[in-house]
Amino acid sequence: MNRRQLQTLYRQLLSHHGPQHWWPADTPFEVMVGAILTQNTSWTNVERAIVNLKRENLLEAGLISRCSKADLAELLRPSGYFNIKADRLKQFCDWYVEMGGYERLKRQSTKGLRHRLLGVKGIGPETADDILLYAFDRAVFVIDAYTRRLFSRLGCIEGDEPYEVLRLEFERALGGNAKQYNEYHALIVKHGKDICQPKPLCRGCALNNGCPTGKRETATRA
DNA sequence: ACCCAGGGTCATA
DNA sequence: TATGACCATGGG
Repeated sequence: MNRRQLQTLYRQLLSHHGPQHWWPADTPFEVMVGAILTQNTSWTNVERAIVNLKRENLLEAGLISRCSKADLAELLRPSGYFNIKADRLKQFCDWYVEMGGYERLKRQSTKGLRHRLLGVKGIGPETADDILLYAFDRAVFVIDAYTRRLFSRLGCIEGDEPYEVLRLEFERALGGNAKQYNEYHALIVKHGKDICQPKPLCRGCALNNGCPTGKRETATRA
């Protein structure tokens, strides 16, 4: 993992696209809700669900906690996986209220808070780190599918390393600058697709955007 | 008609 | 530890 290459790419992304002002939300709690709803889901779909929650004045942990699962699921429908997400969001809100809310949670150490977040069913490492970075302003580098893809195509990593391995590797290479983590992840998510396509490319065109032949690595069965 | 999206859980081997 | 099935809507 090349530290210079990492910093250079950051400067280039930032100078080309400018600050992203993430996370797109009005309050820390809205960040957390969005982090759960956006699991494997495009942000435009998440926005519709959040609009629904706002319309019902439900964007508050105690209210979601008391809302029936069926009613909540209806509001979450446009974000996909709505039954699962209704469960996850409710469980998260139960926990959030139990823990005493934002001001109380804010006092916890990053390590402790991360551990507690991961203890909530439905909160995995990426969602936890989104919350830590964007709702609690903690210096935690978020590893997502774009990050794996981009940096494996750059030859910096394999791409299939365990989450924690990559997170620590990136954090060590970058230093503990929360502001930079914030901007870097936002840039990767927002513009990662411009630099590298989702589909693996055929052998021979390692880094590029589209395979000229349109062939995919897995396209040659038979 | 596909593929994809700002993942996570659970069962299986 | 490491795969695979599953969850579900909306856009390209």
